[in-house]
Amino acid sequence: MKKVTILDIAKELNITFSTVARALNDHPAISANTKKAVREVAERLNYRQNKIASSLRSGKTNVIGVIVPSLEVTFFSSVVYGIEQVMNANGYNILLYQSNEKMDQEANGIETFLQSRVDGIIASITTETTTFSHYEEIISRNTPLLFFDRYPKELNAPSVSIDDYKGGFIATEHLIKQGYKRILHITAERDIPIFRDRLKGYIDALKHHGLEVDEQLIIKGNFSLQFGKEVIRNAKSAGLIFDAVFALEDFTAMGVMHQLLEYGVKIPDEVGVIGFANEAFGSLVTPKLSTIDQQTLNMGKEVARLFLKRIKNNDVKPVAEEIKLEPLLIVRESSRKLN
Amino acid sequence: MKKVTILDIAKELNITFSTVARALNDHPAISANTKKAVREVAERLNYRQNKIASSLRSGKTNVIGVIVPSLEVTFFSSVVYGIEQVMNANGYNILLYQSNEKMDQEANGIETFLQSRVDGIIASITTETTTFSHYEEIISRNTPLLFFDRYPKELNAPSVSIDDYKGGFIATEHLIKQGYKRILHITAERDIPIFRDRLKGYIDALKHHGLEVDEQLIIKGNFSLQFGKEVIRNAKSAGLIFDAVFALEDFTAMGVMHQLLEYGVKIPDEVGVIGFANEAFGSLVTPKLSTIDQQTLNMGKEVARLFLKRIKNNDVKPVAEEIKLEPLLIVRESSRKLN
DNA sequence: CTGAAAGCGCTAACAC
DNA sequence: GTGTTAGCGCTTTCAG
Repeated sequence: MKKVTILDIAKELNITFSTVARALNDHPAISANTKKAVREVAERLNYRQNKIASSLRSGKTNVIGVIVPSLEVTFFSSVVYGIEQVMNANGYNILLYQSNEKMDQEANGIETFLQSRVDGIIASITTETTTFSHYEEIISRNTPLLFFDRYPKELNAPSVSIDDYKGGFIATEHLIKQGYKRILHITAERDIPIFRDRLKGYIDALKHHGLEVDEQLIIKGNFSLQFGKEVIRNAKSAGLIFDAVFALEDFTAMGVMHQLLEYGVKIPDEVGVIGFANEAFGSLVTPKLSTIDQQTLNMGKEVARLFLKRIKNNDVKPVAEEIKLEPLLIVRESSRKLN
Repeated sequence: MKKVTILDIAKELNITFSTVARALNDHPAISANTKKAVREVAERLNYRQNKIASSLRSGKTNVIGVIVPSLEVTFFSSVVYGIEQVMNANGYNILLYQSNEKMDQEANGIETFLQSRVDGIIASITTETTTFSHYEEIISRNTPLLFFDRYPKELNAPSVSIDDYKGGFIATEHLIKQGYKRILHITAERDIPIFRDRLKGYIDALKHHGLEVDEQLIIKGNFSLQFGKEVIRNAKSAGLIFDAVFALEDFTAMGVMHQLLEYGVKIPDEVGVIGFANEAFGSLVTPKLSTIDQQTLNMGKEVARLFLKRIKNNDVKPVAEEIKLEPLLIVRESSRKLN
């Protein structure tokens, strides 16, 4: 089966291939008749435009590179879901790359994107990304670069993320309003902006409501279900007194719940628990886990829209346009003491 | 910043651009010295190969199109994760498309892939895909086409999926071996191959172990948490007697558990429950949900490997090479009556 | 080991 | 309204 090009169509109709090209692209200066004839022949010959050739000539690929740490993490796959949806509806395709939280893979991905001449790049950086020359390269090539969720402040690029400070604040405030007074907060060992912001929100909410900030109640470590359990075990053996837990993310909160239940502690009557991220399991466990929703789908759609807006306005200059999405408080059983 | 091409490098070194091209591609007939010099200049000028031009000329894009119903579904994002990993390690990039379970979007995606001249397509069809001309088009263009999980038997294309029959069989057999005798099975209303196979496995396991197949115990409907609850409610009001439930997938099983617990039924002592799919929440709920693991990550890696193998052997002819992965029985608390 | 030359399939500026 | 022409940046014969 030989490949059919616009030349084949042209021959068939005894016109030049440039007329065919114009007809196919719905150029205004082509008569309706010609367009119709061209379309018919194209259909009959089973013609299919070669985007490669078109891209090479026009300098536009209609492809945007999306690089995320891993699709195994629901958060990222959900955002990519949103990005693909709106990009696709606007004629763009997604070239996908996973960095697996490795900076060198991240750099490779960007290199590939650049070689593929993508029309833009949307990224969320790895936890180990400390230098940004690979990202600067994108900017210096005038390729639009946007971030979501995990973005480097030193880069001056547009981004969409959730307001983690506010998330930490409302989670804590909710617990306070439910009557809890000694709220334990589990945060990350490493100084990662999003977790630091949640911590700040926690502290400010306490202060705002006239509660003491007790350093003993701020536990640092790796986040995981296992660590959540560990925290509760250690708290028990240390005789630490608390009546609520705000964990930096849901799996840790889950570990907390598991261990509390194992100790026979009543949730939410004796201890209230709230997580962060609104993982799918939260509404399925017993008691149902309260949490903060990060609007993942929305985040994807928002970056995509921001990208399209900047393309349209031809905003190539890097501006730190930071869009902050509202964190949503999801109150379920684990923290509802009052009615 | 003007774009630098192999011509710029050639001028710099007073050689022809074709020598540069060869040097860059590590052509054996180029002296080590020349290669070194070329690489240095390329580096200095910040040269970056233009894959578009290369693809146009060579007819190879090193891109493969992956089309799935939706990344929102953990199963698919997990498989895509696996595909991207091994494809990437082998020099391929992924062009991603979501059909959103719509056949026309699926057709659009394939159209785009074909226009983009991808080197291959990996797909999992929508639930509403009933005609296959868009897929036949791929085959007639000699573009390698592989499926995973949801594949059309009428198409004669290689596929990787799980052995659903066996999954249904071992799930049921496990319940039988735990001493359950009247096992209720929830299956799909619509005649979808994977669910039909699980049902067949269920029936055969009962027969194999000398248990009666009671049509009353086979409930058809839409799968969802809600439907799981409904089934139990209806069973109760109808006075249906059963001592175990095998649900076609985990969310439905979860609904079953919720409703049973609400009725004060003890799991697994009075009623055993097993799901299918090994969703993330299964190990987090109480009691922990037994299930069948579908080896999602492995499935992704396997299709990718199968693709690479066929490319290497230049197997363009469509052969129905069906790889069936082993379903894995995950016994957790919800079905462990014996020790 | 390197050079010359053709051309992949399309877009777009310039003619008429 | 349509034709002419010149590339986009590379790969790949064919020479030598």
